Formats: sequence, C-alpha cells, structure tokens
Amino acid sequence: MKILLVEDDRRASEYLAKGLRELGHLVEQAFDGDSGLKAAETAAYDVLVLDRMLPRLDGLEIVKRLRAAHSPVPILILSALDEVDERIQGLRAGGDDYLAKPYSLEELAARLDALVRRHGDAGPVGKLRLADLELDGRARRVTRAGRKIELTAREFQLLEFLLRHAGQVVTRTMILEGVWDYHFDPKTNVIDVHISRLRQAIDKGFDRQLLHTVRGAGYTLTEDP
Amino acid sequence: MKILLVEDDRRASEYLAKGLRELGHLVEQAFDGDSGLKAAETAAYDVLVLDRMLPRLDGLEIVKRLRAAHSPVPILILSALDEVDERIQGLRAGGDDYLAKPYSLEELAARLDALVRRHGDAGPVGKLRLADLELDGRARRVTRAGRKIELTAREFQLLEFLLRHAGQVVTRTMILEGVWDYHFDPKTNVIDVHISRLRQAIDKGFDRQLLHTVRGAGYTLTEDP
DNA sequence: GGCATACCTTACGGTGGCGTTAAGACTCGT
DNA sequence: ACGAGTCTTAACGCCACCGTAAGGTATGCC
Repeated sequence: MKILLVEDDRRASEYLAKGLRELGHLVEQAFDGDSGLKAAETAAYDVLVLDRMLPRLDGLEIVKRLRAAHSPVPILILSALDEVDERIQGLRAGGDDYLAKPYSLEELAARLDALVRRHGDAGPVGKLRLADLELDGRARRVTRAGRKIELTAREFQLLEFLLRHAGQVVTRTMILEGVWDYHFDPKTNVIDVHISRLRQAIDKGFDRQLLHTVRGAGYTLTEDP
Repeated sequence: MKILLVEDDRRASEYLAKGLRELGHLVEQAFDGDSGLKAAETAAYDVLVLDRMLPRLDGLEIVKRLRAAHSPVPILILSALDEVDERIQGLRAGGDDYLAKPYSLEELAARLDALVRRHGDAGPVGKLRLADLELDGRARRVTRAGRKIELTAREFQLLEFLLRHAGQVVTRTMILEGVWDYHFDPKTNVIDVHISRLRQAIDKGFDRQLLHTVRGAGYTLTEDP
C-alpha cells in the first residue's frame, strides 16, 4: 500500500522506508512538517506515518489540520516517548494509533495493516482474491486454482495493485503512480511489457481470462468476460 | 505464553481462548471482574486481556487496582467501542494497549506478542516445528528427520526467528531487528552469510528445501515448494 | 480495404541482488 | 596468553530481473 512517512531524522526515515519497501509497500518520504502536510493534501495515501516532533510544523499539528479538512486518512504517530500523556495527546489530535521508540518494524507494519484494514473494507490480512486467483501478501505467494505461481517483485506489485482495484478500469497513469511511483510519463512501454509478462503468468493455460485490456483506457482485472 | 482472559461474554471468550491456544499459548479464563482480579493477583501471567465492560467489577477498575498495587503486568483492554475517549480512559487507567471490536484474532495475537516483547521477557520457549525440522528452545537442540543438527548461537537464533515466522516472508530488516537487535542498516552482508551457513546446515542433503530466498524482499521458511 | 493508432511480444544488455569463499576480528575457555 | 571456535567483513562471480527498443499484431476509423 501507499504510505507517506514524515520523519525528520534522516537515518530513521531511511531505515523505516527501506523496511517498509522490503515488505512490498510504496513509501514516499517527507522530512519536515510543511512538506509533509503538503504531500498529504496532494496525493492519496493509504496511511500516514508521522513523527511527533518535526521542524517547521509539529506532527500533531499536521493531524489537526488534516482532520479539520475532514481528511479520513488513517494516521499513525511515532514518538520517542511512551508516556501515557503523549499517547493521549496523539489520539486526541485525531491520530488513529501510536507507536513509541524504539521502533520495531514488525510492529509498525502490523499496525499499519490493522489500521488500513479497519478503515477500509475488512478481509483477512493481506489476502486478495478474484475467482480462483489468490494473493497472499504476507507469504508473498500467488496461486491460481491452487497451483503456485512464481512472480517477480514488480509483477507481484502490479498484480496486487490490479487486485486492489479489481472490477474497475485502471489507467496507465494510475499504474505508474501506484506501482512505479512515477509522477511523469516515462515514454516507454514498461507497463505493457510487465502486463504481458503478468498475463503469461496468471492467465496462460486457463480457460477464463482475468486480465483484460480496455483499449484507449488501461486494463482491468475481472472475472466477467 | 501465559494469558489471563477476562471476558463475560461466554461465546466471545471461548472463541478467543480457542484461537490463542491454537497459537500455542496457555490461556486461563475468568468471566467476571471479581474472579478476574483475584486470578491476576494470585498467579503470574505474561499478559492480561480484559474486557472493558464486566459484571461485578469493571475492566478499568481492575487495571487501576492492579496498578495501585504496583503490578507491572502488561494489560490489553478490549472494548466494543472505538471512541477516542474510550481508548484514552483505557490508557489513563494504566492499560498498555487497546483493541476495539470486531476482534481480529490475528491482530490480538500480534499485539499481545508486541506488548510482552516490549515488557522485556523473551518469547515463549517451547518447541517449534516445520515439516520434519524441529527446534527445541529449552534444550537448544535442532533436529531434522530425527538427525541432530549442530548450530552456532547465531544460526540458532536465526532459525528460531525464521520458524516463528514460518510461512511468511521475513525481510532483512526484520531479521536485523529480531536476531541482531540492530535498528539500523549495517551495510554489510552479515545476514546473507548466516543464511548461507544455515542453509548448509538444515537443507543440504535433503530433498525438500525449507529455506527459500524471496528476491527483493528477504527469505521465507516454508514446506511448500 | 487501407491506414493510423494502440497494444503485444520478444530479445537483449545493464544493473544490482544474492551466494559463496576466505581472511581478519572477536570471544571464550583453558 | 594462547588457541579453537565463532562472528563479521570484504571480494568476486553469477544470474535473475528490469527496462528499452524494435518489430509484429490487433482494432477502429474513414
């Protein structure tokens, strides 16, 4: 999922970003409150991770402003302190969860999963399904009709993105943003190539095709023919 | 680990208890506040799970009394409401974490693990198993297909960590945190080297490989090919 | 039908992730 | 203080994966 990480400590930020990316998430970083708030207002994230103490604009202040603007995005607040009062302030400001240092990446990831799940439609952790195609995020495992399918990292990301938007048409631009984190047109056919490869992997040899082209628009993953 | 579950709703209690037991925990149940408090004062638990609303003695009241008596035991509070005020009251009273319905067993288990870990003691020392690979934490002994396998300290820790997360992908960052207790990137290939050695030890000469690489992400220990 | 556009497939070189080996640093116990 | 065993670092080679380009195929419009 798409995560905005606002943390001024460069080292900590890189560390968390790397860890979250390894887990298959798309992470964008901001290093001060100002740009963090701006990013949060501009793009659509599945969840925000805010440090409590930030230069230029405090983490809590960001939360308050976003909530004042009726942004429903789930927010988790990081802090050096594990004092009850700290946590309470975080929740009062409109944060959804709170995590104290020392950060455990595993716990952070678990809480983010939980937050997002609570906010959106339910469903078992990290499992996406369409017809007999199944994707398990935690095990990084894809099966169709019970048979395991080997995918590369990109293919996996792509499939995950498509499954998240199953039934609707996803445009190339959406894919570029959601999978590659490109905010411009690369002027190449990267997407076509990866779609092609993904097709080979999940649809080849099966009767019912799931991945369809919508000419002039993009692609769609659906079980309706 | 040893868990005290205080929940008056019989059905919910049984459900949670069953789930937690399946995860290898030892669960004791109480169905009202009075006996819950008594149990908590009498026996030593690794963690308490308290329902918010209880007959005879409110969940929060139990927390307050235990804290007044300087009991350090980690406590997680369950509640039907996910209101901020509710959560704040729970924390103020001395609870360590808060979980709202609908309960997700997976999330509950994860939070309990996190709570206990944060409170210091290591995880449960029991037997871990995957296919014909077995690890005995107490005896510090590993066997595969009955044959003893000699491991160094690090290799043992590493294997234990992998077994705890069997079936899911563990990233390098997770391994660094869980096995080395590093909270930064050492920029070396320590992990690769130890994984390599562990492979030699547990997989070499066996038909079915258990330790698999997930390129771009990390490793996974699973019996599925 | 012919043309233009959009899309698909294949092939290929570069990059970087991973595995292994070996050598140096460290930590014990004796 | 020495040595055996262990851990960490560094070096090197391999190969899977990614992205680009090029040529082929389908689709829609006139």
